[in-house]
Amino acid sequence: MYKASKLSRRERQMMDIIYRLGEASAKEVMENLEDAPSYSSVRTLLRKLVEKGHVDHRECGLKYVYYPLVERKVASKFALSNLVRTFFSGSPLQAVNSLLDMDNNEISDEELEHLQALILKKKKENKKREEIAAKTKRGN
Amino acid sequence: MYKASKLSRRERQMMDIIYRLGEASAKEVMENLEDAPSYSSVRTLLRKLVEKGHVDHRECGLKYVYYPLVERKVASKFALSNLVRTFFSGSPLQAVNSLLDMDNNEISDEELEHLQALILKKKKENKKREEIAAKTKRGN
DNA sequence: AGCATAGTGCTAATAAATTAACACAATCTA
DNA sequence: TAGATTGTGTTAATTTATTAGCACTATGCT
Repeated sequence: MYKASKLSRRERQMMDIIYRLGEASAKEVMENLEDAPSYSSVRTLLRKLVEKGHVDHRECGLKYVYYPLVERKVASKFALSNLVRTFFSGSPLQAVNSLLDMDNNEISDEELEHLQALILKKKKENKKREEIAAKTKRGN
Repeated sequence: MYKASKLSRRERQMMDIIYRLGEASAKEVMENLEDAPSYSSVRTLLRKLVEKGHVDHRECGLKYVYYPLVERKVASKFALSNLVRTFFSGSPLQAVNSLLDMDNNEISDEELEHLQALILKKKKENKKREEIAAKTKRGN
């Protein structure tokens, strides 16, 4: 499984780039690396990521394009979960709070309403769960 | 500034532990490390983190207790912002979505209401901003 | 065809990270 | 007080990560 804590510094940087771009050629990875080393070095590291099973590559015309073996959605859950544990005492809600605070100006009314809808949904789910719990109790 | 991408694998693992615990002795760090190396090694790495300016230590009774030099709140913003960029196309809202989905069962009604209040606050802020923008326009 | 360009595979040197050993100090405890 | 325990500082060995060099292939262009 994808575990950032098992990756070396460069490997993690490169994985981040590949996740951000979805998929990337050696050249693209290199262009996106801070303090990028030589093209040759980047390729060597990519090969290592393949060996370790973090990414795979397919031919795309002449060149190789690398993509993650653990899909972004899954990897993002792991990353979020770790971050929440490290910085928010394991409380997703605190993280949400921080996110909403983050860029005050960039959350539009439309997005806020979308969020409200989501919360209502959650509330309904809670209610349903309660009902089921109550029924089960009576059943016993 | 605290930049996870500049840290080596172990250094990052240790910083995570220190952030999670708030502060920690060498022993505590060691106990929390996966595949922990010897106590001696852990201390060497902690010294390195001090040299690099990521943590400092104070005496606490006999032993040293290490604490981060960039406070948790600030570091968490950076971490979140990176994660959002890497996995959520830079959209905090998508990240919020994922967080709310994360542990379906653990978000209580109370917390949801707290969140609703937060959203209302954001909406008000948006409105105020709009009004100010409108006024400014008329002014010109 | 001949050359430039952009890619690859393999290999080796170098730098950095990681690990651990050893010597010593302070406290606790029997 | 002697020995166990828990801590520290310094240093060195080892392993891993990082970097880059060189030879080769395929394509595009003149």
